[in-house]
Order: sequence, then C-alpha cells, then structure tokens
Amino acid sequence: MATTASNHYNILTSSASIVHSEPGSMQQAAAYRDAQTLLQNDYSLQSNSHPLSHAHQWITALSHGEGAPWSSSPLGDQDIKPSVQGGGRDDMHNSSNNNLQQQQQQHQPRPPHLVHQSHGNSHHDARAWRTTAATAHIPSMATSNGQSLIYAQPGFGVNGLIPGSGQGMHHHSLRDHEDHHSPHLSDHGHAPSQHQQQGGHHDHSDEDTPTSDDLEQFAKQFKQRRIKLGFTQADVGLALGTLYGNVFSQTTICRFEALQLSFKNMCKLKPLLNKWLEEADSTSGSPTSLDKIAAQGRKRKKRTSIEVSVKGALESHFLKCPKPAASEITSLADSLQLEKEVVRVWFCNRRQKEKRMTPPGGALPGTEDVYGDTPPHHGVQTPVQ
DNA sequence: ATGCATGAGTT
DNA sequence: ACTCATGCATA
Repeated sequence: MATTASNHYNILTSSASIVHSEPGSMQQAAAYRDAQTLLQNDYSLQSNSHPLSHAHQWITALSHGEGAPWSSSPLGDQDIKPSVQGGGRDDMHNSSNNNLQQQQQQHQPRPPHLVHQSHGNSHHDARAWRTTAATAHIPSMATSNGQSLIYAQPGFGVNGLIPGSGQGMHHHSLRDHEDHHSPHLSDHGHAPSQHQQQGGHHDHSDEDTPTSDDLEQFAKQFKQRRIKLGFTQADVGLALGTLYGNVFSQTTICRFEALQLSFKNMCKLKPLLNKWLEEADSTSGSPTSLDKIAAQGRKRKKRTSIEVSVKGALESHFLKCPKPAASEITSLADSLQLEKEVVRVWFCNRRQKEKRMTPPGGALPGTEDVYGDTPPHHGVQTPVQ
C-alpha cells in the first residue's frame, strides 16, 4: 500500500499537564521527554488500519469544518491508496547521521496542540539562496520595488543586505516568484529602510538582518551549545513555547540547525533561539512554567509512501517542469497511479525544497556553485560537528 | 533527519 | 492554486 499504515490517531488524549519546570539541567530535559513521550503514546493507540481505507478516515468529524481539498477530487471516491505495493519503503537517501543526539531523539516529543503563532508574520518573499537555475526560464522577475531577489551568498561575493523581510517590509507588487534565478550579482541597492549588520557590531543579540554566514555560524553554535546543555531539539521547541509563547517542533529546530529553512524563516527564528540559548546556560533556576493546551481534533492523512521508481519519475518531470499545470498534474497522477493531490503536494514540497538555504548535497551556502548547474542531486546533509 | 501534509495568506 | 511556515509520522 502506498500509505504506511500504522495508526490513525485518536482525538482525545487526556494529556494532562506536564508539571515540570526546572530549567537549566539535564533532568529537565529528561522530564520533558518523558512527558511528551507519554502524550504521544496516548494518542498513538492504533486501532485498525485497512490497507484500503477511505480518505475520510483521517478527516476529522470534529468541530472543524472540513478542509480536505481532496474531497473535490474528480475521481470521486477513488480514495487514496492505489495500492502501490512495495515495502512501504520510502526511500533511502542519506544515512550519514549525526549520532550522539540521535539516540536521544528517537522519540519524537512534541505538543499535540496546534497553537500556531499568531504574531504578525508578514511574509513577502523569501528566496532561494542559490539559484537553482538548471531549468531556468527567467520569466518575469524584478519586483516593482527594485529589491533584490537574491539573497546574499557568501560565495557570491555579493553579500550584503538582505531584503528587509523580517517584519517591517512592505512591498506588495506581485511576488510572482517563479524562479528567480538570474544571478545578477551586481550589487544593486539595498533595503531602503535600515540595514546594517555584522559590520562592526558587538554585543546585542541581533537586531539587524543577519547574513547567511551569520546564520550558518549561529546555527552551528546553537547546536553545539544545545547539545552541551543536554537538550534535545524537541526540548528547545517546547521551551520556546513556554518562554515566548511560540511552540516549535523538533522538526523545525532540526531544520534550523541544518539550515534547511528559508532565509527569511531562519531570520525569524534566530532571535528566539538566541534568547533561549542565553536563558538556557546563563540562567539556571528560573521557574519557567509550562502549560499545555491539549486537545486538537483534527486528523491527518496518513503519509503516502511513494515508491522510489515513482519518485524518480516525478523528479524527471520536475526537472522538465517544476510547475506543472493542473491538467498536467492530473495526467501525471493518473499515469503514476497516484492521487492528484499527492502529486500536487509533491511538487509543492519539491519546489520548497529547492528554496532552502542549504543546498542539497551538503554544500553550505557559500561553497555552492553559483550558477546552478548542479542538478538537484541531494544526499547527505551537513556534516555536523 | 526528512518525506508527505495542512493551513493561512496571496495572487 | 500557489507559496511559505510548520509539523506529524516515519525511516
């Protein structure tokens, strides 16, 4: 089957409250983990899992108004799972892992609720770091505000200013980002507002837009400190929630450390993580309380496992056309015997992947080949410490 | 650590 | 219908 059957999850979760808060020590970390683990098991009560279940299985019947776009699938109840057999194997990509913390993070602790940040998060545009131009077709680019669409890349020589994305920006225009890849590294202007970064700055955490180099360094340092303090990525995510209200998952912290987020996203998270870092080691006894809000009534579709061969086909198409039209997606899905939505989402994710900071292949932003001749080969990740 | 998924905000 | 931020579930 295409989907890795395992469990549906139950809503409900009696997740109580985690009563713990003893920041600054290993035991705290352990406490978090335990609590979270329990929670997880709680709703992990698997029930049944039919090889051929219907799509509704994951659509919650709870409060939420459905939001499954798929129900509109032309195929009616074609249902998911074309029963692509296989070993349920996902794919075998990398392997070089970073042990050490690997062990402590085998369980994935994280808050079951869905408290998303609610702060004004104005995103305007975040672009790739390296121009993935292989299949370049420079369509329309140039934003009306004349801001550069390319982020400074260490290897580029053009370094500098980053479009003031953070949160003060305001440029509407059409951010038709298609692919903006032309590496016109001419040093254009820069953010009109304020910009000043790692020049001769000193103390204070951050306030200005960091360069990709800054981020890279910070991420590296962050990870190191975190590990030394005995915290897992999940712990940090939780701590951020208790400290600043925004909870993040292990995934996000992981991606941050690996620079697998968009530049803008990295910039946004950096300050928070920086604060946590300071709090973490310097402070050793502040009673940060945790509160958990539980409950969540939404179900999630089971992850579809796409066969390697199929994935290869998708990759091929992606190279030819990163943005297939709806009709194209439909036919492609049909030929691959996948749901249209699955294919659509695959492309979305694929595109997003292209835009991450860390170039696939482990090369760091700065070592990259600027002209994107590199085919989207991916592989190992950053050889962390 | 990462693949597939969801949802808010845009376009 | 897309982008972008995020995360559950899984390898």
